[in-house]
Amino acid sequence: MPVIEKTTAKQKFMEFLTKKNLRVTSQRQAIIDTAFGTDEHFTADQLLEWSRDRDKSVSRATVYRTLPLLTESGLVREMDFGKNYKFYDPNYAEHPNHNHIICQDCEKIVEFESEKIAKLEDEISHRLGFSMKTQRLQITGNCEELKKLGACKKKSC
Amino acid sequence: MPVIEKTTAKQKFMEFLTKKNLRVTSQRQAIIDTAFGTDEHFTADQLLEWSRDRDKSVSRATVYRTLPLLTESGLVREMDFGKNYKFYDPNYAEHPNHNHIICQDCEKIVEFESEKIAKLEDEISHRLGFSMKTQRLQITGNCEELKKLGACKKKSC
DNA sequence: ATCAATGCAAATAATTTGCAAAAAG
DNA sequence: CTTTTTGCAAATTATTTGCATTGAT
Repeated sequence: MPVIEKTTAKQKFMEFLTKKNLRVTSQRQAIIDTAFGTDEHFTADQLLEWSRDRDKSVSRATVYRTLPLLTESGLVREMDFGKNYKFYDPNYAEHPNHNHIICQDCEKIVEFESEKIAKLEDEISHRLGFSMKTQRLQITGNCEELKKLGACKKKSC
Repeated sequence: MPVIEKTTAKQKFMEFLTKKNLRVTSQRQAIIDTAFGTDEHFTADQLLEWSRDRDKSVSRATVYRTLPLLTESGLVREMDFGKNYKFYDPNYAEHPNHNHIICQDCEKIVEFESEKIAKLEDEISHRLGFSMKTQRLQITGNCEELKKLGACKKKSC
């Protein structure tokens, strides 16, 4: 994905901080650079580790205190894939209606968008008396390699 | 919903236990009766409390050891609504493709099914190289009462 | 009898928080 | 300077687990 978009997400978050009279500390800088410097979903623990590569002084507490700000800004989305820890998705601002399909075995995650599904969701919500705000759709399945071989090699299918 | 279906779900689980050479203890009985005696989603904590109304000897450990059996049997589904604890849905066997819409404010949950969405999910999965196994779709929104009044009364909208 | 299942209490593990010191504005 | 933010370590909370005992088959 083009770097320009990521720069924008970072800038948007800076504006979000300023608007809320929150300070741009070096630790927050490192965390923001990390979060918006990847396309991947990450965990709090990974965000800490990678942020520390940029700034040794980043602590676990600060990561956990920054994550709610990231999600509150709407630029990062908290995801639950049934683990006992959460994942965070930094591609949310650009693709607010994207969905996930996860291989049951190798845990490969693919993102996709569907206009048709989004439209149906909106219709159904109205019919049930709700106005839709957000949606999350997760499909689990087996990827092709798994189907052919009976089991897929972790990290490779 | 008709009582007959619930009896069936309970019986299916008993068969599941027997097939796996697992024993039908009085504690498991109480937990099973509770789980399949409600239409509501419940938490581990609620399952413990309600099961204890039937059998004082049910312990928290046994509830936590029984829940994986319930989900493994396919009769109960683990749900994540973004809280730090999980919900369990006992209506899964009868409606394996049902979805949830949750009011952001009062946390009212409505279930629904959609053939069209299910079909689209299956198509997209194939196109992406997966064979679909399960899906979960959660929509969050505001319910009518909220829209009209600006805020909905908890438990009542 | 045998071996799975239980309750209890201690252990985990992710996340949260109180507080005194450090740093942004 | 003032107020926010930080790191640290202790606290919290849902869930898991070791172990001696109980109970289903």
